Amino acid sequence: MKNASIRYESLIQVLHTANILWRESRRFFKPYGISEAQFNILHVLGEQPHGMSQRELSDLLVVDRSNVTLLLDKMSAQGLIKRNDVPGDRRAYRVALSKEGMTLWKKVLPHYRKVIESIMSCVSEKEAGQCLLTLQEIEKNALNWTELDAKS
Amino acid sequence: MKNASIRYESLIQVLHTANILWRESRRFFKPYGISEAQFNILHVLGEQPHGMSQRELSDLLVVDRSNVTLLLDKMSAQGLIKRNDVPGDRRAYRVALSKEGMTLWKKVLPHYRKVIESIMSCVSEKEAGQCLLTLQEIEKNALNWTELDAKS
DNA sequence: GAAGATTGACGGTTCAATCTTT
DNA sequence: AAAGATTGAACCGTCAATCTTC
Repeated sequence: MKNASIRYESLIQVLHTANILWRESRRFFKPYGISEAQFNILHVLGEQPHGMSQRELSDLLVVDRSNVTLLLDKMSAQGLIKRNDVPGDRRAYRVALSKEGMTLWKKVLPHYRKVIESIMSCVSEKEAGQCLLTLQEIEKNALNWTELDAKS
Repeated sequence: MKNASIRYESLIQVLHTANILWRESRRFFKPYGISEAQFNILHVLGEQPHGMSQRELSDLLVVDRSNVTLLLDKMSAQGLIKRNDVPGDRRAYRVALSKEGMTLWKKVLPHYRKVIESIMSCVSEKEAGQCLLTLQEIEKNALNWTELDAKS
């Protein structure tokens, strides 16, 4: 890496660390029969007992709408979620956890939290907070990537 | 997010920010006819004129060997890389950039750096350095995820 | 048997195009 | 026309199994 600035390296490290976390999380969730992506949906819906539309889900998770469709197809086949009709709007669904989904969520979450705390145990609260802020800044700017690019 | 510790949130943010960066980088590289993953290979090989084995590539990029095979298949079809024979070992290849690959790398890299500097312009050098260290710590611990999990 | 590479199956993600309903 | 959702194609990534060569 010649001439790489600290900012450049730092951004690359974000991608690199996330890749590793992603791969490891796969292995973590596998015994539960779900993936990290599916857990994210479980998690969002778990705290939203009334359910939400797929559109809202994709906006919240910052993910393509079609992606949500596919994930929910699988989770529906597993009996983890239900697509309820919306009275008065036949276009949309109100997606919510099934009883099984709720049970699974409550079972996995504590375990997940514990492993994350283990991974993060080497990082002080202060460091973690600072890192969080920095990443949020980066995220905000990354959303303008295309824009920034057009200007340059 | 009830009861979420700052460490938990911080780790989730790593994944979230990386997702966004990944998606935006796709859009960035698209006009050049490559993906971020392919650029990573371009980048590693660009600084290694003598080339390297696929095994070395996958170790460096912390990626599955089969993944490297597929990426190189595509890049080879595009004429960006060459799989040269290794004298004395008919199992392995020595992968290197073609002239076209080298040209493309030299063309994309400055542009890529510039966009990254734009994205990171809101982050001070000190912040970036701290973030880098924290992420490296997390990465190191994440590699023991399975291990930590087994213990708990 | 071990190492380098490949294949096939599968999940996640995006994108463009489409369908239905509003 | 606009909004919610879906489909099909393409790519990245992993894993398990396999093939060839060492």
